[in-house]
Amino acid sequence: MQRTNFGEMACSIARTLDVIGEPWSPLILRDVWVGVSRFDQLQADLGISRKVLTERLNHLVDQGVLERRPYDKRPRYEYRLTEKGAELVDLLMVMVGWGDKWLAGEAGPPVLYRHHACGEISGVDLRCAHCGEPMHAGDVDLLPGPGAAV
Amino acid sequence: MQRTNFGEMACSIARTLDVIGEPWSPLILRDVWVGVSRFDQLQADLGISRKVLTERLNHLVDQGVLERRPYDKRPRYEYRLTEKGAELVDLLMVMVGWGDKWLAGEAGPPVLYRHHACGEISGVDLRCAHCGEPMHAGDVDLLPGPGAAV
DNA sequence: CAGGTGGAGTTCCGTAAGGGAACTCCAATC
DNA sequence: GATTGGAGTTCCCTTACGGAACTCCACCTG
Repeated sequence: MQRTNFGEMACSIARTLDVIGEPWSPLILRDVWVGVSRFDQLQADLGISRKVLTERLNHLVDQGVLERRPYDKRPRYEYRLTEKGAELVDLLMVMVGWGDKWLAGEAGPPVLYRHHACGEISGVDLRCAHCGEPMHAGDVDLLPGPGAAV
Repeated sequence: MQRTNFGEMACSIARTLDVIGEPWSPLILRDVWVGVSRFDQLQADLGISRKVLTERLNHLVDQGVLERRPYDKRPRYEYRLTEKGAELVDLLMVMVGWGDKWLAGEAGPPVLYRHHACGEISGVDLRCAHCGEPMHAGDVDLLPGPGAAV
């Protein structure tokens, strides 16, 4: 498919897609997040082909999102989220929020989130890191930044 | 590639990926968000093949994320975000936040966001919709919801 | 009014990526 | 010495992407 290389674009969305934009990658992160962390477990849980799973795991490890660590004296490995990877879970939680709202239908959300701080079933909300007010699509102006393309 | 159908899975992440998980789709949404909204503009800006752009636009329209509307008496069309689509921009903003932090490097972020409410250059922050405290990967417990698979 | 223009796709071919099943490798255990 | 089980590899087949050329059609333009 000689797929276009998003990593070279001067766009943080494209660069992020270069790390986790390939098919299955976000689902692999989800599984590792919730504790499905070994090759055969991932393969069985996702129904992904073993070949593609190998490629994705290698790429995620190369990108520093997952780490591969032995869990036995035998050559057995599991995958863990790095700090870089754990922060991608924010992205997953926002996806969940959108999917729950727009796609869950009658049945309601498949998974609920209980927030440690307040103990309530809740979801994420996007706020301005500076003033704490809501921050959504229409609430910002875009300006060229220091890393903008010429 | 007979790609696996994510839409059938009992997971809001997989379902969301079914809508915007294909290659290019998030970048198309980004472009439409910032005002690049016509076929040839999108094709030129992204460098995407026209065939794939057609497929992606049709899918996004089918999913109710974009709408295709004429802008001339001639058969000329542009694509706009629906409300459903505009809420996906939250996802893009979180991607930008992660990419800016982990991938922008020396040059710094390509784009800056000025928040209307406070006028400051800022970014998004994830908060609990219930109590307003930060909500990240380690701050939640997962529980089965009403739409959980049997 | 014949010919040109420009937007919006379609069509076609070559290549690369995903699916899936079978196969390999290797340390422990029976 | 044979078996098991985790962790990948290899191979073939099919589908999807990239890219360029082609079509269609409502207007301009002379």
